[in-house]
Amino acid sequence: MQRNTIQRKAIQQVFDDCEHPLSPKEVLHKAQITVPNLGLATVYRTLNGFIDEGILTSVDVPGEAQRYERAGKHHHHHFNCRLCGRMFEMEGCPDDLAALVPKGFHMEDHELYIYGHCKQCAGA
Amino acid sequence: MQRNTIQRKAIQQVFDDCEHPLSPKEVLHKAQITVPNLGLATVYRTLNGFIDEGILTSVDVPGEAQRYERAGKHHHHHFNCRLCGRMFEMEGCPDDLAALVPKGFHMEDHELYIYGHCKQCAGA
DNA sequence: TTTTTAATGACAATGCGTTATCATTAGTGC
DNA sequence: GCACTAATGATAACGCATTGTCATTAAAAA
Repeated sequence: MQRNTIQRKAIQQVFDDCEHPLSPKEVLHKAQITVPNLGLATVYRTLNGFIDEGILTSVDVPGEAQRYERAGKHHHHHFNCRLCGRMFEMEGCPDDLAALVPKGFHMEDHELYIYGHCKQCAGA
Repeated sequence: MQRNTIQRKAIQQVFDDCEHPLSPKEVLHKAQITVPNLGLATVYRTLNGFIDEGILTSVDVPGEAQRYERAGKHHHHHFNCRLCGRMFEMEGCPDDLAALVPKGFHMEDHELYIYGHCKQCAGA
């Protein structure tokens, strides 16, 4: 039987309040605001549970640890700010990807990462 | 003083003979054909040396270990085969990337990964 | 409220990529 | 060929993210 613990609710809330992908440690720190003695193991257990339930999906970032975000969002890609390290979402995706795929190859998925400066950092 | 050892030459040769990015282990196995008792530590040392000399660049793959390829190549992206795990190069890149970047954001770089089945795996 | 047992928290343990150590080997200049 | 010393190979050690262990806690059912 699935129990609705305060830890589980707190972690759920973190993702409801946040639009961008979070690392397990970010989740831990944000959830610890409401559940101070939350443990990292619980975060991992809960994240994996949410993945299995289809509530979350994982985001693989090149050269970084796994991040997580709410599942079922519209197809999107990520913008990584080199100055503040935050990750933002971008709507849509390039429409001429198929043209890049070599003949005979079969494309299933794609991931696109854009790096640069976010609005706040670029505008300073 | 820099010494031109057979290990170094073998590793150099591996990259000269290979068009796609290689993981340290792949480098080890390929170089061991010519230098059978080559050690993994030497591969890492040599890879880092080549990076410093500008002979190689590293390729960050989401969720995988670092790979390496010859530096100074034409701009390209990578295709990752989900069946055999090999990585291939694709010429060119999407030309409407700037349209995705949110207003006020500044784009510096981008990385694109396409996942699927390579020619051999898809054709079987 | 009491019982049951899933979930938690603290921390040990694992896995994997990478780096450090150090005695030994082998380029390089003489 | 010889001396010098950078590079090697074997392996231990490290860093880090992630998972396992287990006594304890607290949801949920009775």
